[in-house]
Amino acid sequence: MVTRGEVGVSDEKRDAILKAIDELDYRPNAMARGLVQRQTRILGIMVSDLQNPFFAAVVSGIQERAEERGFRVLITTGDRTPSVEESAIENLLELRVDGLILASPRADDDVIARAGRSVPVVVLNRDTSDDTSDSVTNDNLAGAHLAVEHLVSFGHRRIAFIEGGAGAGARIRHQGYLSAMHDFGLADEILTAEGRHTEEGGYRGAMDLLKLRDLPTAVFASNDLCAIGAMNAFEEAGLSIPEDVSLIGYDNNRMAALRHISLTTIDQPGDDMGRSAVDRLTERIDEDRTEPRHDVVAPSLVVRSTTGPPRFEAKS
Amino acid sequence: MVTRGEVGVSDEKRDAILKAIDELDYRPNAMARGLVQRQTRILGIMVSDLQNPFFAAVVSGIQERAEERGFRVLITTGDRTPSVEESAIENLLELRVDGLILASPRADDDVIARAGRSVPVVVLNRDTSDDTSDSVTNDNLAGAHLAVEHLVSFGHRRIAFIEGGAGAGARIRHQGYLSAMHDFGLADEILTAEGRHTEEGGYRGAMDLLKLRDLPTAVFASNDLCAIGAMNAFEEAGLSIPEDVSLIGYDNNRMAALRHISLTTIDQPGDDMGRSAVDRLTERIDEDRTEPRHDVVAPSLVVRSTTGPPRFEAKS
DNA sequence: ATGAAAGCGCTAACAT
DNA sequence: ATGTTAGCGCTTTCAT
Repeated sequence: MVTRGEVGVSDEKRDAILKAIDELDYRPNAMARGLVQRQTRILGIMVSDLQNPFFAAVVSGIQERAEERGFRVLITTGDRTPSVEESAIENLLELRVDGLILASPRADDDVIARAGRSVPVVVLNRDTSDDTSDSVTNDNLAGAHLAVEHLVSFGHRRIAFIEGGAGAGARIRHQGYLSAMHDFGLADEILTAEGRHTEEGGYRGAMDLLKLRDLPTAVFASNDLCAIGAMNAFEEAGLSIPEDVSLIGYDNNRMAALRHISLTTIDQPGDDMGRSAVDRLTERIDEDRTEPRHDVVAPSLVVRSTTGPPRFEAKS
Repeated sequence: MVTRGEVGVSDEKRDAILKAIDELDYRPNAMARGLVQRQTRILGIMVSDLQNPFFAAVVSGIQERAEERGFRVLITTGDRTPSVEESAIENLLELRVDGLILASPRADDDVIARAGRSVPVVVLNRDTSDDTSDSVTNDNLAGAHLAVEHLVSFGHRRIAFIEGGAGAGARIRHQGYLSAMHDFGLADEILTAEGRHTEEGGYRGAMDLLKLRDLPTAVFASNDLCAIGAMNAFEEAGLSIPEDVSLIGYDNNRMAALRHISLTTIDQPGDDMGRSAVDRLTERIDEDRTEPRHDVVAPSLVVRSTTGPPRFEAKS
């Protein structure tokens, strides 16, 4: 075929064919090819929530690596709704993608397991790891530890946590906070406020903290959106950040980086995670690995303007 | 076939088949079906920049309406790069999507025209409308007019514009600013600063304005990101918003709505635009319309906290 | 080197 | 109501 290998054809003929292709707007039919080859060289991505800027980074990492590995990428979204997610996954599977990446899926475990029976699947950023599919997560435990450590290094002792409800990684980040507080000998200072992974959730959590007689000198919020909500609550209450209260988030999303917000946070390397996910998939597709792998990527501290020493030196 | 109509089959047999389907993880092959039916009932979306939160709204509108109309949606991204966009479009076309939505494409006109020869195409949010494909845009002229009008209603006269470089809609918004200033008899007050549709671009534009002896009392930035950058510059210079200078953006993206930023802006209804795009496509696919249509959706003013009256009453 | 034929998994048309 | 057959646009195999 001229359109691919193009060997052993005279220049004259090739030119004629290429010309015809151009004039007729000919384009190979990927479905016909996929049917006979029994593979599509397409990776399917189901993103639970396109609104979350974190996933933009994940997708861009996926794209980049997939291209290197000779795959195309098709994206569907699940609208944060299990049933929509399920049909988005089904959609991709009926198209016979060669592999599936599920980014923060909220779908049931058995939906994922079922998909895994048809095609290699890697689950990104989901706490519950059913052992059958590969997974890529960030080390929420270590990240939470980093956050607490950073605050402790400034001399903070009374460090509160605003938790993230059912959000991805929220439970483990809370665990990380608790264990870090223990590790630093601050078990008595542990203080958790209820929250969610939204601006509103952070606002409410901070409001609860503001009711306390003895305010914490630092607050670790379960994600950036939540931290931004808390920031608003504190500033409305007349507190200065970081002078009166230090604040740290988690994710390092675009908003955290806005100069106007400039939130100290824990970076979750979405693009790296996306690249890893593609690697796991191609290992199964092109190198037939079969034992499941569970990748954990390291988070890192990004210091910006919302953390500093407590107003009064911690005495002893 | 049992998997679709399922008429005239005994319950017993149907159950047996359904059971077998379940056990074998059978799933219809969309490629085989597409091959024979010569249509896929899939709409392809090429989004130039997934990082921009505006597109999340567009995609969600597309999804919703597509579902109503009986279509599935597949997304690819172009990474703000013409060549990547082109291959993303090609990818979708080889899969034989029934229609194509291009969101803010930066690809060449002839690439778009070429795609339009194979399949219905609607172009979203692009200034240059080649007349062959359908388009959906927001009325940037009217939106810019709204912005100026809002500032004028507070008594502002000296209203500057920070422009948006090559960003989508930037040119027309500038035109809208100019003509609105004329309409309100403020032609002498026209003042344009160079900028871009990024935070950095807005920051620089505002810095240029700050060099002036006679500062404008209000600033209209070509988009929200740009406005946020300007906000930073003004506050760093010790100015209060809106007391010293009022600020209005364009887009109404998620960041503008953050309580901490609370930017007055012009709302561009991304979800409506997505829905319209699907409607235009299905008209061509299912009702074979052929004359091109160019939809223009109305923007609206969203008043938040960055605009107010000028510090001194405008003296006549 | 080039041509011919079979078949991928489906649907549609026709026959029973 | 059920079964049979042809063919969608490709790739692969086998023959020339």
